[in-house]
Formats: sequence, C-alpha cells, structure tokens
Amino acid sequence: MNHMVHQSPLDEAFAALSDPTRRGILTQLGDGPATVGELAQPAGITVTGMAKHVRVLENAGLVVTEKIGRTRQCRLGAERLDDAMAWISFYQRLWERRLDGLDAYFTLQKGHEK
Amino acid sequence: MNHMVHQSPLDEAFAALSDPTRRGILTQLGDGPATVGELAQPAGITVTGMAKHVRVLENAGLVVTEKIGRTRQCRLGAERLDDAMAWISFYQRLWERRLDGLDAYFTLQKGHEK
DNA sequence: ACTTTGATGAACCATGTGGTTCACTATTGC
DNA sequence: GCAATAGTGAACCACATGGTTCATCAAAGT
Repeated sequence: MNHMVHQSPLDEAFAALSDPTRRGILTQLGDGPATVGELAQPAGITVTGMAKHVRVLENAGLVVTEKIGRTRQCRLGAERLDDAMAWISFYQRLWERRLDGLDAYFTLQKGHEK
Repeated sequence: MNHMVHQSPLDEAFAALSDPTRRGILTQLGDGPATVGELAQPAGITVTGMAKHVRVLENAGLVVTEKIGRTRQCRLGAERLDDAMAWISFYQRLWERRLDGLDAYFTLQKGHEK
C-alpha cells in the first residue's frame, strides 16, 4: 500500500474517507486514542491490514500517530478534514447558485407564458 | 469501470470526490450544464473516458444527466453531497470533543501538579 | 536470558480504476 | 438517403487497493 501519486491533498483525504473501515477507525478514535491492535480487533481484520489503513489515514492528515514503546498510539488529526469540508462547501455554493439560476429561469418563463 | 461493491452511499460519494478530474467536472458544471463532449475537451481526455467519469458521478448522486437527442446533458446533483457533508460535520464534532477532553485532562494535570 | 507481545516489511493475490482504441448505434444536417 | 456528429460498449492495459501470510524486530514480562 503505497504513497500513491495523488496530486492534491484533497485526493488523499477523500480517498481515505471513501473506505468504510477507515471511517470506522475515525469514529472509534472519536472515543479516544487507540493502538493499532485495538483498532484491528473490532474491525475484524489483521493487525498488518490495520497498520496499512492507519498509514493511509495518516498521510491523508486525518490521523496522527506516535510510537510508544512497542505500541503505536493513534488519535484524530483534522487539518485535511477542514480542506475537504471547505471544498464541499464551495461546491454547495456552486450548486445553490445553479438552483438560483434555474429559479430565475422558471420565473422568467412564467412571466412570458401568459 | 463498474458499479463497484460499495456498501454505503458515502463510499461512492467520497470515492467520486477523490479524483481531481471529477472534482473539475463538478466545478465546470457549477457554471452551467454541459454535454459529455463539452466536459471531455477541457479535461483533455477522450469522450469515452469522460462518459465513465460522468457515470461514476451520477451513481454517486453528485450529477444528474438527461439524454437529449444525441447529446447527454449533465448538471449538478447534490443529495449525496449533503450526506458527505453531514458525515464530515459529525466527525468534526468528535474531534472537537476529543480536544475538549484533552483540555480537561491537562487542566486536571495542572491542578494535580502543584 | 527467554518468551511473549505489538507492530512492521515483503511478497503475494484478486479485484478495482483511469485511461485508451476500435466498432457500433443513433441523431442531425444537407 | 448519406455523411457527419455524440455518445455507448467491449476489450484491453498498467497500476492501485484491500486484504492475506510469513518472517522479523523491538519492547515487556517473568
């Protein structure tokens, strides 16, 4: 599972969020930090598999980890999440503008149709 | 490029958003509806390739299309976008709660450390 | 010192993804 | 009716992804 050739940080953030297992990890971390093993168990996958997911989340900027002794503590990180949120908000503005445009169009039609 | 075995609508929405070409499509559609060909040209890919992207966006609920004569008009659709936004918001609440928790923890430590 | 435990790395596998080309269908314009 | 145009479908390609197993390393526990 490699660094991948993503151009924008948004690529990594959205890609990371597109996997249900990874969203589950984030949800679990919402209840507090956890080690890789503690994340793997409820997810029902191997520790090796979980380590990969954690790495994906980490270089998407959604999770921060720290190696403590032989365990690795994972906790939420939120920088990139804000980026994703910002992009979606921007897109919603576009969408609303579109709707307004349509609205104006229909209003115009109504005016003309009598 | 197939339907893919995504479990949740969120999977499809986030996966669709993780591709820069597809985010570009959404941005372009923010300026008004466009045909597949009109989307393909600025993106610098073939019409066939663009048709696939449009299909991905469509069954992610982010775009709505309508075949008019021999062209296919694409416009923004936003149902799933709200889902994505809602999920991110929820996650941000978790994150803030975490921060509050840490804050409380440090405050507690400070109280104990005298 | 030895054993257990948590995590990592490498190799592997099946399937998905983003793109292409080529052949085809269906609409439009003359 | 015929030629040009817009899009679709199938086959293909290189590479990414999500998962596994097995071997290894490093920290703890006894």
